[in-house]
Amino acid sequence: MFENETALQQPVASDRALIKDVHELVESYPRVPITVDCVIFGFDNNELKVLLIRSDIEMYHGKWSLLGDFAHDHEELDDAAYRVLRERTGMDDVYLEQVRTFSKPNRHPGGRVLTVAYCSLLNSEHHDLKILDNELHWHVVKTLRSEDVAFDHKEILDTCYAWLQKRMLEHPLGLNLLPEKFSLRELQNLYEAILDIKLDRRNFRKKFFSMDFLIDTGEYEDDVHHRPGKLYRFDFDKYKLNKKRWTGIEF
Amino acid sequence: MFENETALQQPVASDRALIKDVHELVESYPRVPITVDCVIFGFDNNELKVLLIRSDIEMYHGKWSLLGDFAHDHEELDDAAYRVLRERTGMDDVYLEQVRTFSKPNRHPGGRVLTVAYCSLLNSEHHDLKILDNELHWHVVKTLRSEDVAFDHKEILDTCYAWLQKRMLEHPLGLNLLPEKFSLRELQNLYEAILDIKLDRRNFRKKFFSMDFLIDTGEYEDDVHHRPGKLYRFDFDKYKLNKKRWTGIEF
DNA sequence: GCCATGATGTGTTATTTTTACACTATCTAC
DNA sequence: GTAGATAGTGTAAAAATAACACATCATGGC
Repeated sequence: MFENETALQQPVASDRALIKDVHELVESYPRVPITVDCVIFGFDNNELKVLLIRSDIEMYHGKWSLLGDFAHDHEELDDAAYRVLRERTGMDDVYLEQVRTFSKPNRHPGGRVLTVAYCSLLNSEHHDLKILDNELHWHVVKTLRSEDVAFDHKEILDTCYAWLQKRMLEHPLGLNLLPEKFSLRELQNLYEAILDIKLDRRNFRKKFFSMDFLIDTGEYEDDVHHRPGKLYRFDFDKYKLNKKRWTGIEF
Repeated sequence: MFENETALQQPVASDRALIKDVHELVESYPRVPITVDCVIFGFDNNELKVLLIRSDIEMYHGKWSLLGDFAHDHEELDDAAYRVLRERTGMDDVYLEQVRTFSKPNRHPGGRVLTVAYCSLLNSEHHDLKILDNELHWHVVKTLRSEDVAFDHKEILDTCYAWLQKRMLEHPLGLNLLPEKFSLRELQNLYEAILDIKLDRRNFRKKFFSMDFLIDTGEYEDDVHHRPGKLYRFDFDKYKLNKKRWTGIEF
């Protein structure tokens, strides 16, 4: 059904001219400014939050933006995203993943600008750093409205939030939102808040223990006004070795 | 734990200068040429294939490229990807999805070029179009080697293939690779080839019938040298209505 | 026409996974 | 020491998955 099956690696028999000067080729094409935008999620007070900065653009006065920057010359975009995180939070040991590129021609009022969205997860130990000045603010994701943010950043945020929800079902990356030691209640609160569902406590515990990557630290919560729960730590090596796949949480 | 909780929508109390001229801002930043690259998958002869074109760049003489092009001014990248497909195949009713942006600074020998990879699925009815000249060739995905292709296109292909494998487990998009009417054997062959696993025939049929979006056309295969199987059609509306999620194929 | 070949089509059972559900233990606050 | 709140635990039903074998039907060769 497919034609031309056997043509692999035959000599070129073409009337096209071969391009000798690739630099000239690249020079001849249109160029676009590129930004990276980091959707930095945090979890606190049983709510998923996103770190936004006051827009410094006059027409977006009073609105908030994702943390982003133009990509430097010859800078890989992953590096640019890490740079933004480092500049804003002082941290570079954070979870970061590329999510999607946004390219609507009119998404930026100053002309065409492409942006590549990155999703990043900070835990509350990172929050304790003095990264917050008057320009930065943790916003509750669920209540943030389109009118509150600049550009198409609500759309980007929504895309990243949907990405996070889906990704949480196949990979325990949500643990990056918790401190190193955490209780099972904190873990369950995290899943319930992000997935926006109610989970059964016994089944939740059973499922996580069966996956066998929670290490009992022997310690207990001490900042809590009721019976303290055990604190666990996530064993990343055990997780990687575990052939049992993360089948999704659907209690 | 998070500071600054209540600052939402308060007046800006900042010493930053507000940016008035967004055009000037955008003008001041570095620009990068952008391409889209389409990873066009087809399925034939029980093998997953990818459509490649002979490179017209002298230093890649004899190598193959993904079908791509520079993005036009003010062209959304999805549109650019559809344009590439239309120009190459004459089709625009095909499955297309953005997969990932590739940005290694040296990925293009002519200087920095970003590329946004799109994954596209053509079925054998599209293949029958006379889209194939001497420049185009369907390559078997499993046997394609890095040395056969130009740029970082093997890496892009690998990423898209992994994306396809994963996506097939959560969405029946693989049906886009089959003609409108298909037999269950063809469907199973598709899944076995793409996921690179062996499936139990009875369980496979049971699973698909239970999902209740295959319509019996009443027709039978007629191009086959054995007992012909029934032909089915995919009911996309029923699929969308079906609350039963696509739980993955793991027979 | 008959037979060999090869793919179609079909059910049941065991196993595993998921879901639903309630009580006691322990710590804090008062 | 008592009230309040969360920690911690097991079992049984239901659903999904996995393993498995044989009769049917069209073709192709004789």
